[in-house]
Amino acid sequence: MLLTLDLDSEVPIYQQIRDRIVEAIADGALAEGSALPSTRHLGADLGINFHTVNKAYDLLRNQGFIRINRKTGAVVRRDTTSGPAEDGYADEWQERLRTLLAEAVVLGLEPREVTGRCETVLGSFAVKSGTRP
Amino acid sequence: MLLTLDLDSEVPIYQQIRDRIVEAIADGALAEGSALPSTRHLGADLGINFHTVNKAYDLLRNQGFIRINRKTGAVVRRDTTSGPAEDGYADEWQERLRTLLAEAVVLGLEPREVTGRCETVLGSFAVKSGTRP
Amino acid sequence: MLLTLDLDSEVPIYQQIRDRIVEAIADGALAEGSALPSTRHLGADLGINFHTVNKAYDLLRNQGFIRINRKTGAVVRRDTTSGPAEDGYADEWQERLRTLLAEAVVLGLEPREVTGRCETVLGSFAVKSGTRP
Amino acid sequence: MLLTLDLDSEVPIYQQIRDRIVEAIADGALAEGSALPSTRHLGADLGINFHTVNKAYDLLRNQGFIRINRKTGAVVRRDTTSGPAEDGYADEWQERLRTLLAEAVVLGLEPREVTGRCETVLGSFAVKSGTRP
DNA sequence: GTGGTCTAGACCACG
DNA sequence: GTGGTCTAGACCACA
Repeated sequence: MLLTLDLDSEVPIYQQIRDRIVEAIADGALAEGSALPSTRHLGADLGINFHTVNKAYDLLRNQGFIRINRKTGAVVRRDTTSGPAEDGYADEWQERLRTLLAEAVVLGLEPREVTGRCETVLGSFAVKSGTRP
Repeated sequence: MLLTLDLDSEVPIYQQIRDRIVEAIADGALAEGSALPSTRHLGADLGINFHTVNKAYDLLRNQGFIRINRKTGAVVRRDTTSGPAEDGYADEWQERLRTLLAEAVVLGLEPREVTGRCETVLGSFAVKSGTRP
Repeated sequence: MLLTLDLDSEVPIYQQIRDRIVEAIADGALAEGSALPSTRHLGADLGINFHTVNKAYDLLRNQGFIRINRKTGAVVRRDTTSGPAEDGYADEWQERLRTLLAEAVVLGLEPREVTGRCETVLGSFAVKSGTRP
Repeated sequence: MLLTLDLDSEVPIYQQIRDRIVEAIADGALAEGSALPSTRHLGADLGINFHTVNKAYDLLRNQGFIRINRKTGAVVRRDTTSGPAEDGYADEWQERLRTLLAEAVVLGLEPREVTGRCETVLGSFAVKSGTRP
């Protein structure tokens, strides 16, 4: 199974699909050029309406993660080797990171534990080892 | 101004209020015991309905960040010095961190940049430096 | 009718709804997985605003009794077979019990009557008979 | 100190005062005829407004626990030896008991634990040992 | 069709 | 003056 969903989560299903696929790309399970299942197929697999899958794929396309083509279906467009981020993206992303880290330190996680967990997560990804040319 | 909102964001207003307050606690602008503005007052300041502020405060209370008292209003209950996190919290939190970091590395941020930004953010917080006694 | 309310009571309506639903779960009328009426529907049935029902459901969710799902609405999450209580819950609960029992014995109920009524109430619930495996 | 309050509780202060005094009567710390502190005195002791104490005493009088006299102040009117309850009281009380017990069994307390805790609490009260004539 | 968000205004409880 | 409750209605997100 490509994905596992929590239908009772307050996170919308389409968002969960998006999140799991982004994570699958990050950890190397889906490399650039990989084909994603068809929306109808994945919807059937997950027991949800294919329109919901459609919305997730739309979101992934708008965010630059995949390419959608009527003939070939959805294909991974970026992975961790695909080149640098767009201008301004990192700063916008850091704002969200700031919110997430703030919650953790206020609720009692030590800074060293926070950085440790960041490194653990990064280590689980299939990231390139050196700098890009 | 305590808070700045983006009324056009798809993030709900009450969630933005919650996020900004958590960040303010993390960076030391709001220490344990600090009083928050009254819901009606803050609502007026921000140009929004006080019920929306109420919902944000309710959320903060349910998540353990503040306590609410009829006489004194809302008061910060936790800050970065308030003690360790609840069991299981860190693991649940790491799942959300994983999603956020995955997005960054796929969209082209180098791992070293990711960890650098984590440390930058943590450094901006008023975190305790050593282990707690 | 699922619920009967006393609109003249000083107990808030949303609290009454919460109490009646918890009781319905306890006595087996609502088993784990049962669907609750939609907020708008129940509000119409009871002649109250759906926001009030919403607040009751929110409370039930925060206390772990139900889960709420956009598609399926509110569903019972715990019943008497769902497993042991959280650490510390029983002691906090006993404080409330103490207050209630104190009132009864001072106002003239015999201890044997108090225990008898406790057992009567427990007997009316659909409680598991032995220890859990 | 006669009472300990939790100023951050969502239970109103006047209600907490009422509850603690009822418990003190139940466990024998306050026997019938005992004088309660003056409202101003108790308010000063607790660091709260004496009007709040006044409201608690009013409630206790309306519920039959104390007698208030301009000259002698507030005096305990009932204790566990004062005779049987009013007609209908026990049934109304049982409704509240039912709500409280329902919560416990749904949240995972075993029936035997519930009855055990009831008996523990009753055992802590200074209750008469036999039947009344 | 479901719940979620936001606005708005009234009245009450608390201290 | 503070938060809490309840009502009311509009619009949106989700599935």
